[in-house]
Amino acid sequence: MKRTTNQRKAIRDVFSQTDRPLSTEEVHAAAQRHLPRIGIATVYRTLKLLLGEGWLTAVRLPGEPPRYELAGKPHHHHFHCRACGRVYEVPGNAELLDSILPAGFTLDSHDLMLCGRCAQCSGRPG
Amino acid sequence: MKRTTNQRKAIRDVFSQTDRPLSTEEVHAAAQRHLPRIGIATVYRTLKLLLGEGWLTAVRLPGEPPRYELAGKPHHHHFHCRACGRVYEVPGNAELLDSILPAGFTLDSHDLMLCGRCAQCSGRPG
DNA sequence: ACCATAATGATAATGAACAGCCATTGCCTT
DNA sequence: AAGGCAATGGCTGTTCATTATCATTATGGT
Repeated sequence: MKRTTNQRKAIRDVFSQTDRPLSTEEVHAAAQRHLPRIGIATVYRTLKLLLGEGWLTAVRLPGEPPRYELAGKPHHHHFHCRACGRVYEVPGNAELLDSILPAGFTLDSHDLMLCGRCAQCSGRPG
Repeated sequence: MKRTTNQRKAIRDVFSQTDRPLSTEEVHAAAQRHLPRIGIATVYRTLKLLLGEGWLTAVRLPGEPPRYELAGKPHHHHFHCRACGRVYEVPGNAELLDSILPAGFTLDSHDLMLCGRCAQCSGRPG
């Protein structure tokens, strides 16, 4: 039987109140602001749970642990800031890639990851 | 002093004779065809060396170890076959993303990863 | 050819992300 | 309100890619 706990509510709230994909650690830190004793194991378990019920989707990026965001959003791409490490959403045109696929290949999905500095970090040194 | 060994020559040959990014294991297997006693540690060391001198570039993909390819190739994207795990090159139109960047963001690089089944695996079950 | 030493290869050690364990907590049905 | 049991939290264990270690091999300047 699935139960509604304060920890799970807190983690759902974190995602409802943000507009960018969050890593496990970011979720943990954000949830701890409301539930200081929440453990990292619970965050891992709850993220897996929310993935399983299709409430979250994973945003996987190379060489880093996955981020998670609310499922069902309109098509968009992601921008990874190499200064602060945060991942942002950017609007996406989805029809760009139909023509470039070699013969015989079957396309399931695609992922466009942009890399640079976000507005907040563009003005800073480093 | 840097020495030219048979192992390093073999690894360079592997990349000169292929047209898709190779994982460490793929490089090891290919090099072993000519040098059966080559160790995986040497492959790791040599890949790092060739990266350092700019002869190779890394192709990083989410949740998997990086692939490597010859540096200096014309702009292209990558296709990851979810059946056989191989990564292929696909021709790239580079001007796809000029318009979609939010104000204040600085773009350093981008990476378009396509995911599906390659020509070889498209006909097979699974 | 000689030999200092760079490079190799087998294996142990590391590091990071995540899962398992288990005593304790607290949700929810009755 | 009470207790069965799902869920939690602190921890250890696992997994996997990669790196360190070290005795041995082999390259290249002399």
